[in-house]
Amino acid sequence: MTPRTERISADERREQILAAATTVFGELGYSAATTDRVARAAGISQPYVVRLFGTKEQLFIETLRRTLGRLLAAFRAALADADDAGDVAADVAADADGKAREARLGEAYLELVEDRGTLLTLLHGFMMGSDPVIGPVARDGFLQVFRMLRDEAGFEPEQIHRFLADGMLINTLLASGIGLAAKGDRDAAELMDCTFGSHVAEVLERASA
Amino acid sequence: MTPRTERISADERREQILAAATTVFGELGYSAATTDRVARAAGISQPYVVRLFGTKEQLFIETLRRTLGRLLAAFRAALADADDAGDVAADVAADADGKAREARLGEAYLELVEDRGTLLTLLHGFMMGSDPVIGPVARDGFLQVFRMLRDEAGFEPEQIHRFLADGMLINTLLASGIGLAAKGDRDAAELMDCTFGSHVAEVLERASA
DNA sequence: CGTCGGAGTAATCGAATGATTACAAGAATG
DNA sequence: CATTCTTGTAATCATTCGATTACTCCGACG
Repeated sequence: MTPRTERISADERREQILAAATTVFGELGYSAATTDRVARAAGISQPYVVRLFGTKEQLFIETLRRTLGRLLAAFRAALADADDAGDVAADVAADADGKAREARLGEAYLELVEDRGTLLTLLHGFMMGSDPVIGPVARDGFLQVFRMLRDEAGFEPEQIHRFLADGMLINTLLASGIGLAAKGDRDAAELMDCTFGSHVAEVLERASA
Repeated sequence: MTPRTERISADERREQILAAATTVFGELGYSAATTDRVARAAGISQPYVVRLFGTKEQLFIETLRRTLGRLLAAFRAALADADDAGDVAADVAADADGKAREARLGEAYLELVEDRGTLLTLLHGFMMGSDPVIGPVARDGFLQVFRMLRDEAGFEPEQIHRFLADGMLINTLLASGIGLAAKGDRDAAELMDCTFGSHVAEVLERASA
């Protein structure tokens, strides 16, 4: 008889649980999410989730850390990509270089937050700034992104400002569902249009996926 | 003997409860907030809160509606203010007019979200786009703001885009506590600086209030 | 004066949830 | 083969929370 749940290493199980937790925390938020929901999404029992992570709070922190780590990794990969694709000749204008990197990073971000769980886990983290233990984790993650844009992407201050602001607007439009409402609501469509300009089709396509 | 709680009309009591609920929902989020916390913040008993609003969900919806209404009202007041202060002569450049309105609206927004409860109640609403009953309320509120910027403030599409994006970035920086961390953290201060430029002092002053 | 409606509470209930405990079963180890 | 460590579960507990019920108290009104 095949066992009800396959026996795998604790490390692999932790990763499965973190992936499931990203979805559940994203859908429901930190406090509405239950360890039981996470457990069933991961295909195991609730007490095992608690035993592997200690507390629900600890599980959320590790989920948030993992998500922030994936964000950073995706950005770094996008930067490497942009540099590969770009002309390696030294006479490429620094400005054009910055634009190319910005475009790649934007693409990478859209790809990531296309997963609603990832998007909302990040946002829930940012909104828990008052929490004495989750707050610092979220702030540190945001600041890591900032440092990456400044030091690794070489963005100018105003470029950082615009990039982050656009990102936060994308978050809100996707999280609230205005992106999806764009088909069917004339004003929502116009809002998406003036926010994303020519990229609106691409964004909508991703959003509905 | 003075009664433990003063007897006042149900309408006044509802308003008191909604004000208290804004704080509690903001601090804790929708599902971590309890009707008992709201009741004690309003100085009454928990069952009375439930009786006046029916369910916790209904209480949140009315709280969100009230907050969105106050946001709209504050924006409209700021617009009226900008038009009063501006030169009434017809030869004032439309561009300068737009800038003045933008500045006033920005100020009004900062004044509003200076109250952490107001800020976070709005954000929690926007993040519940998937909720079948709360989602539509939040989206409608956002779209009302959009229409106001377009029809009443007369903003150009790109101006709307920038205004909203900056607003969402402000939200995130304030909610996550990066604004407050700016004193003491060099990178956080630099991030605030390149986000708000010359207005950074004003924002920080408000944020710490 | 009596009674009737509205303001408000105390007591309590049922369901949900995070956590603990005790136990089972498979794999490695000697 | 016996032992021991690891993976995993069933049962259960204590708490919390939203909601309900049954009541009290006050003021207005005829």
